[in-house]
Amino acid sequence: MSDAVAPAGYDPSAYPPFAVTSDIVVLTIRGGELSVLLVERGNEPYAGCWALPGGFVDIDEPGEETARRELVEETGLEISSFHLEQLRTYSAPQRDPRMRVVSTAYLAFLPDLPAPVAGDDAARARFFAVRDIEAGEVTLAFDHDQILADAVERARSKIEYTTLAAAFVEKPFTLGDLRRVYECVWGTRLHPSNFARKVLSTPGFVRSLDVRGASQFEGGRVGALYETGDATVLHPAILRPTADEEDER
Amino acid sequence: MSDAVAPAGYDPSAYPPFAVTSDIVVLTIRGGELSVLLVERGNEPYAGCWALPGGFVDIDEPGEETARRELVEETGLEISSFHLEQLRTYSAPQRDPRMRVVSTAYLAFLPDLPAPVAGDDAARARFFAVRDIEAGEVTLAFDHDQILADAVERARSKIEYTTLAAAFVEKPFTLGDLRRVYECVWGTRLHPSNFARKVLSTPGFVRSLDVRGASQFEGGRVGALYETGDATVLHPAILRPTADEEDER
DNA sequence: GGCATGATGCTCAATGTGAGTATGAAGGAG
DNA sequence: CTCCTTCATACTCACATTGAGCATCATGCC
Repeated sequence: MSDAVAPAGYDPSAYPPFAVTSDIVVLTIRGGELSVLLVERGNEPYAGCWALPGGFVDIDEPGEETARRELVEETGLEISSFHLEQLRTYSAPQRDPRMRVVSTAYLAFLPDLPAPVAGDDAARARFFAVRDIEAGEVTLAFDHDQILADAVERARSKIEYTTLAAAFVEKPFTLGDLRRVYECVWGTRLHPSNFARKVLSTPGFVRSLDVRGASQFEGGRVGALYETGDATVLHPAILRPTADEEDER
Repeated sequence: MSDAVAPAGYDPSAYPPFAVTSDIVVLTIRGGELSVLLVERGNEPYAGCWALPGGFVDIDEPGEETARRELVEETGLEISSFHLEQLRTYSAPQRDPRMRVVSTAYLAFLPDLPAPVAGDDAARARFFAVRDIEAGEVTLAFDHDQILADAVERARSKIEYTTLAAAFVEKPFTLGDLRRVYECVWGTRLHPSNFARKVLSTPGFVRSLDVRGASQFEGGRVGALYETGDATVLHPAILRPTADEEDER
């Protein structure tokens, strides 16, 4: 941004050849597991490997728009609107063996999509459980393991102090559905009663629909239905249980 | 990052001409005011305007290193080590009238520097009170007003749940010094006793030097001296007073 | 009709926080 | 030298929030 020693006047071809890309980390809850959308690479390098969806930023296109566009192009997903935020930018000189690629990663939260994810550009696209990737069962192309780790940490942290957990569930949801989001993202169990008390005492977190209906989940008594409220931040936050013991379902 | 429709094979000059830069937001506390380091631009556009230090990323240089290098080059500051973190990336197509510039902003926290800031590349460099810039008394070049606003919000938020406030004070400091950091960054007053109770009850926030000594501030009884501890996160956080009334000193 | 599962309500104790009050220690003004 | 201002620091109390346990109710399944 400074005017100090520009590499070379205004001749574009004389600038260092940077490629600028956007990658997108799409997180959702599928089958009780925090999951991420990956595409299979068709070309070298890392051909056949799984990677985050992404692509080159057009010269007159905002990076965020690139992320939205690539998500549709590579996966066929057509979602009207969803939460998308910038995660961070990865620019280590050797992160792509071909050339210097500066990539800005974006993070999206989606409710579970019944729509089958169909590849378009990319060979294949599907959701993977984050747990399996963290366990090393799948290794991602480039530095995408790191990007995913940063994204998951951002998600785990962000649902603490914002109402973004609601972005993982579809409109009519029960408090149990919402609680399961926290449990899946954090990998812990929460006390149902205390959770409900907390959510309901936070103005604007959820709005009651004054109806009872089937949960998005299985068995048990059906709970009251809610929709997302106006609030965006939680004050005070819902803190993750301190990592003493974290047992799973 | 995807291999989908690369603009053009591997011929660098055929890629869209992106410029990649790093900008750095250096925050410190000077004279009881949260302050930011700015440099005066010598060239068009925005010649004569104040802007954040920054410059072009070398083709084989990590963006964070660019930030450190430019800070030294443009201001003559020679600091051994300081906290530096990535803020976010700004890539709106028209943010620089000359060409498409993608800029990653970094955020640095420094203690008050007695060293006079001497320009090198840039015409001049000096600290400005953030309060004055927020009040509109100074308008920055490009989208640097937005970058600064994001940086200040990040700082205000980050000292809530990390021990980073200690990065604003030099090694032997009193609890009053540390409290003043919070007060300057948040623009509020804190209850001295409650603040001390909180800091001392957080394991690893500060370590007592078992000495009493002059505060880095003026008058009053001298307090006990402390140094930074090992902890990096605060659990639970120190929450900003809810913005009911915020009166200043 | 039993039973498992989950929703909801209620209570209690522990913890953390905001606020007020009191006292000690240092420097400056008169 | 003494009053006065400015902090540092200690103590107390009320109150809000939270974690945990228990009790009850509603559903679907055998």
